[in-house]
Amino acid sequence: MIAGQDHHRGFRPRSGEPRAERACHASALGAKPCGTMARAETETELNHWADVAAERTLAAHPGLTRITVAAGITPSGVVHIGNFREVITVDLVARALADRGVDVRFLYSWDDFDVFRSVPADAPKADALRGELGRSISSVPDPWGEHDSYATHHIAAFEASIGPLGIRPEFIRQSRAYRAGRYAEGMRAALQKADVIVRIINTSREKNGARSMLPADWLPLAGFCDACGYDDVGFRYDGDWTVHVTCNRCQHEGDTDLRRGGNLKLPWRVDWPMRWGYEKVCFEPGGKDHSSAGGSYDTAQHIVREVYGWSAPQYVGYDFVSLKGAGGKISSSRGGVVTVADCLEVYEPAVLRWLFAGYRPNTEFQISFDADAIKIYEDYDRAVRLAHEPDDGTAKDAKRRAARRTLQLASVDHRKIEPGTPPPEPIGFRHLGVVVQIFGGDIDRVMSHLVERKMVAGALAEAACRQRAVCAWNWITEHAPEEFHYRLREDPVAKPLPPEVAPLLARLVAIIEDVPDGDEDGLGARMKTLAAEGADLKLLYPVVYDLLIARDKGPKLTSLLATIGRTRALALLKASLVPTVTQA
RNA sequence: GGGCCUGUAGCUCAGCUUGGUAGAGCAGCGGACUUUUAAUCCGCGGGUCGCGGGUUCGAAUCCCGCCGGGCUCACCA
Repeated sequence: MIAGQDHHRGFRPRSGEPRAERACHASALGAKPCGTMARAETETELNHWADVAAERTLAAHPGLTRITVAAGITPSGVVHIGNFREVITVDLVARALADRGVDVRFLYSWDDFDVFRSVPADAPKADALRGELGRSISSVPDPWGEHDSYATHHIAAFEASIGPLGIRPEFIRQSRAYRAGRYAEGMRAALQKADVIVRIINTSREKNGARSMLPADWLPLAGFCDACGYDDVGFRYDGDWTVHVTCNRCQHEGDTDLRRGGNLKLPWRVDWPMRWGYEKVCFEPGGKDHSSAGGSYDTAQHIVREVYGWSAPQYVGYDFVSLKGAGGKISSSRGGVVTVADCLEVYEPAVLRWLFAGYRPNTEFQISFDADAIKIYEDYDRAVRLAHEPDDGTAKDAKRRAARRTLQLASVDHRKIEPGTPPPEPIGFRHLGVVVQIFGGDIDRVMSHLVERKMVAGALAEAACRQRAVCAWNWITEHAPEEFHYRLREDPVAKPLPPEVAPLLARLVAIIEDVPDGDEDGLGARMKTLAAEGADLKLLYPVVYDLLIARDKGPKLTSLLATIGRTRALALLKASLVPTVTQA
């Protein structure tokens, strides 16, 4: 859930039991029969922060055969990459738990019974939306006209975007659960123990020097009018299953039987612990904005114990993800947010996962779409290479193991890299960015070009390369700084050539005609000969680049020529040669 | 005002739980190879670990204080 926090010292309910029980769990893995070996391996290989959280969760629930982990977000606006940290954090811990032989249930609660409180800057039909303020986001019409509600619009977009990342939680929509009466018992418990809840919250407020207290007759209820749908309602509770609701807006009155469900819910601070108890949640992370004393996690952990007889879940706190350049917290109400789908345009799913898996959750980091994209891909490729190296008993083994574990958690299919196996040889993002431009973004041609030259082999590698090529093209067209842009001239231009350059260009043309199409090495050898004969290629290069790509510099010439092919290259180069056609 | 997180090389971060002479990648510089935005490989430089105290034989690590940055404390989720 979006709240909760840990920050490792603050709220941890009971610390002090770890050792014995951790050992117990590690060796109770079952799958690994040989005692000490299994443990040693566990401790060195399952060493990611998600593993630590998993161990802690197991230690807190000894004997439980099924562990429930949960995430939750309010779709009150575009669900962005910052919200994604919640989900990926749970996903990673879920995997770490599954690796320990536990049956894991991954719940994802959409808090779509929330009140529509502000109109996002980027929403269409703002005027109409303003009139909906105060209703449930699950009741507000979709201003984009695509879904049955405002909430569903954002939910659908996000659910679709995490599919490619291999994240498949069990989604729950709070609006439906409440309306169906599923939480009736939990609501009644909260209402009957309203005094306990008031005490907990007020005690917390006192401790924090709050300026106001909940009144003694406060009811832990929120909801919407059955007639008009707005949240300006009052409640009267009969002590059992019935709540009398009065609307201050349309004057509608009526009784709601909690068992039948309806438009009533618990306020956030109570809703959260109620669901912990209802779903038996063992782990749920929280954003740093909910970490403080007196915050919702703080009171929720008391409420869940005293009202619902369950203990607060284990958690890790995560910091914000910000957009490089934009600075600060990503806010869905400000518009211009970055979504998971946006990120997947530029980053392969595994790379995106790797980014989140690599940072400790409690550190803030920036997601970037500028030249950093190249660095990130290069770092990723390097990590993959490192992970494939066999261990050799040196200190570097620790890094190899860490890389393997992080990459396994980052992979979409949870594939483990076996040390000593040959690493894949992906084409670098930077290079791909050049290639893809040479073909004007025609990915099919990029692929056949690469396959013909045996730079990519095998169906898997091809699929991976194609995906990366698409990302590279998206990056080039949408984000890359100007210096990365290359564009092959469509039509040849005839440029006046300095007298000393013309013969050189003629020689180059001759070489191209002579060497088999696409034979980069052959070209290279002939160029070398040319230089050895005393030709000053430094004079030639700028001219050639200009004729080809309208710049004075460019990718390594032999690669460029080999890539664009003889026909196109000759057409572009010969145009300037006409007056001085010498011998080839 | 209370609480939590955070401040380590130019940049991004690891190390802090279980004190023992400061780490990685990138960038920079040098070299090899290669005829040039490049790739790969080798090497180098670079940090008073925010500041000040304390504990200790020894502190980036533990404790206290201060400064800077972030978040939070609302019948909001």
